[in-house]
Order: sequence, then structure tokens, then C-alpha cells
Amino acid sequence: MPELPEVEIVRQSLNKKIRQKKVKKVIIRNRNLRIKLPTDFKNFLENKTVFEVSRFSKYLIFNLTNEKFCLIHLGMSGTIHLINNKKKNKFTNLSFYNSPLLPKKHSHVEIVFDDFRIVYNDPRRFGFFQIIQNTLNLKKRFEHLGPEPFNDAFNIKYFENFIKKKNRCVKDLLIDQKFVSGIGNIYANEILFLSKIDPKKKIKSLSKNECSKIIIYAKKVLLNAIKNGGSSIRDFKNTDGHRGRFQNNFKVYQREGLTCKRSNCLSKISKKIISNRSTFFCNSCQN
DNA sequence: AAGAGGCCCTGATAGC
DNA sequence: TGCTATCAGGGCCTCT
Repeated sequence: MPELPEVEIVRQSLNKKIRQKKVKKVIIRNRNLRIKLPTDFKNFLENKTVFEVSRFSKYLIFNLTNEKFCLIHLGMSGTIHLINNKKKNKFTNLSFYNSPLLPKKHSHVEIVFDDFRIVYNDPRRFGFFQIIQNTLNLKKRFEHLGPEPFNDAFNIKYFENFIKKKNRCVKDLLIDQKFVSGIGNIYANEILFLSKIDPKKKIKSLSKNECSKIIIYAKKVLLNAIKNGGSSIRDFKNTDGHRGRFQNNFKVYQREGLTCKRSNCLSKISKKIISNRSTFFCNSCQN
């Protein structure tokens, strides 16, 4: 599911709710995620205070006041729901599971605070939790990842240096987290459309101007998506269980056969599998 | 050693 | 209605 904007939406609402709050209890319902939930997870988190919720790339980070960290990756289908503890059904005592917005199956972990709890739900189990013991290890954890698009380190010099003599296509480059982190399949499509670059184009033949455009539009598209609450294709929900709105702004993603949105362009959007993922583009605008 | 491809997993949808 | 096939936003591993 979630690329950088969706994770940021989740981060913002979580941070508002749980910063400076103490974890009262952790309920583990299913340890089977992409990485098995650590055996000491419950101990690690219970009675600790969340200093703040931050994020790097597609990773959520709970910064605890004891300088330790809990990392959450949502994989493809992970969602986090905020549920009010007090709204209990007086007969069943279980009504927080009855919310129509909370999925009935696949809730793996609940982290309980005083008057509310957060529920991690992940049908496809591509997500995971990780415990990080100190700041140095946190830094090491992200060492292999490239800068986020917003970072000054993601600049033309870095770009040109990275693509030298490489034979991959530009779509492949944009979803490579070692090059730039946070962009996934949806936003790679959108960025290349706005930059007017064919996703199949080999990166060694990108002009300086094309590299600059990618840098500019990567920032623009992601920021715009954040402003619009992220994109929901099927799974993504914010912590209130509601969908994002940015999917309504897609220029190419999932628009196969529809007319290109650029004014004066009458072409239809094409779809091809590139880098093993569905790729959408306009044949006449992007070349 | 870069790059292509497979795989982890469940559920929604399409086609018969 | 009910089967099967295909596809999905990520990331890691293996093979060449």
C-alpha cells in the first residue's frame, strides 16, 4: 500500500494522539508478519512513554523516552487504526471491534494507551515491527537507503553521479530505495509523466534537464499527495479508517485507455509491465 | 556486480 | 453460484 505520503499521513495523526503518552499494555494476536514479531516486543513497549512519532522513508518510528525505538513498516496492506477505549458496548464490552471501519480479520497487534488504543492490521503480512536499541543502530538501520526526495542531498550532482554508466531504465531507478527512498510504484508513474520522460528510457541517456525535472517533480508530487491525505487504491486507510484523496489527482496511474490529461494531448494512457510492476504513461507526452 | 526475476501473503475482481 | 486466474501500492533474496 503505502508510499512515503501515506506513511506521513499515518505519522501525523499518530503523533498528535500518542506523543508523550505511556503505553499501558500490548496485546499480541498474531506474530506472523514479514519479520516475526520480536519475542520481547511486549516487554519492550509496555510502560514506556512515546516521546514522538517520526518517519524515515516508508518507515514509522516510535521514539521512546528511554532513547529506544520501535520501527513499523506497513508493507503493502498494513493499516493502523485509532480506537477509543471508552466507547464500549455495555452488553458485549467489545464494541471497539465493531467499528465498521476496523477490519474484522488480520489485526496483529494492539497498543493500548489510557483511553484509546492503536490496532495494527495487515492481511498480506508484508509489514513488520522492529525493535531498535539505540540511536546508532537506528542510523545503521537506514544506512543502505538513499535520501528522501525532500533532502538537500537529493540534488543534481548526486543524481548525475548515481546514474553514470548504468543500464537500467528510469522507472526502475525511481522505485530503487537505494537511490531515493520513499517513492513507490504509483508516484514513480506520476513523477515521470510530469517530467515528460518515457519510463523505459535508459538512465545513462538522461539529460541534465531531465534529471532536474525528476528532482523537482518528485518533491512536488509527494508534497501534493501529503496535502491531499495520501492515495487510496484499495487498502490504504488513515488512522480514522478513511480514504485519501490524491487518487483523484492521478494523471496516469490506473488510467489505462483513458485520454491523457495534458491539455491538447489526445492520446490514450498506455500500460506496460516495467520493473515487474504496472507502469502507466502517455506515449506522446513521454519520450 | 548490476540487473532481472521470483517470492513472501491474502483478498478483490474478472472471466468462464 | 462457484470455480480459477490474475493482480495489488514493498522489499529482499538468488541467480546469471
